[in-house]
Amino acid sequence: MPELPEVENTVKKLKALNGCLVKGVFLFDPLVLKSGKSYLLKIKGSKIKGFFRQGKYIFCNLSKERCNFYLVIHLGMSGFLAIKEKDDVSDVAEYLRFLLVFNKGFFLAFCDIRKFGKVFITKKPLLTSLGEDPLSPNLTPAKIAYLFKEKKQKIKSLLLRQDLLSGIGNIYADEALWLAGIKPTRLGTNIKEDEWTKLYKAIKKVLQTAIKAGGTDLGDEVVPSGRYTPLVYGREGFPCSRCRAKIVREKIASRSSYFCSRCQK
DNA sequence: GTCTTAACCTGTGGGC
DNA sequence: TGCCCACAGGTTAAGA
Ligand SMILES: [Zn+2]
Repeated sequence: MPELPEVENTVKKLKALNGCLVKGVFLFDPLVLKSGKSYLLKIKGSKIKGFFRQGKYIFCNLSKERCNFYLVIHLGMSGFLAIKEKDDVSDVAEYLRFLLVFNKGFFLAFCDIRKFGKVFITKKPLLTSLGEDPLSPNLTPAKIAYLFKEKKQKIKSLLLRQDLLSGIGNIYADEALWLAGIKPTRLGTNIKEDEWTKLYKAIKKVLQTAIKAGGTDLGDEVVPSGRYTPLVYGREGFPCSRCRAKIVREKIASRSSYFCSRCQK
């Protein structure tokens, strides 16, 4: 469940764990922990101070003996976090990679079928490799133009780059471009001045709408999903809901891109 | 430097 | 039924 809206909703749910004390840590898949292994021992006995998000990364602020650190989780393609009560983790046991045990009988399970997800522990509450968060008030149409307009890459590829804007993935990139009426194959250098504003508005709108809907409906029985139904993503061969032309699929940056070749200019 | 592609991993569904 | 290919919400190293 892993683009910005899904991660944002995960973080909202995780906040129910604020104040919990960590009683135990189980690393079922040692390869999931990429760095900060020396902090692993510190987790036990630490207290949860809060959760926040940067791009698609989830930060869990932990504190122990006045030492502040962060358990950072990236869900990859198929990862999700589930809060469990009692010892009822049987339904997710098959893909369980990491488990935190709290007081009051709560558990936090990190499950991930495809193992693209990762966890690391750090003292820094910020990843400098990531670009601006699309929901940040600092983002403006001029900022997007500044980031993208010199780039000779397809606009879809630019939206997927986390070092420029962090949090947009394959679904919401297509959704935003459809809303903005921009073909995903256009180069950054070929986007017109007024289109940056359209793209800005489309990004904000689709992300906010999807967050309210609890994320995208993936129709997956294992991975939890929300009620946002994509307007163009995954709709190859179906009529465009704006102009009725057939939605086409094309590979861009080795990923499927869905768009309307009639009303996306 | 910039930009593109393929690999990482597991599972599912379609065609033959 | 089995086999092979394409595909899936992401990131990143390697190649051009
Ligand atoms: Zn259309």
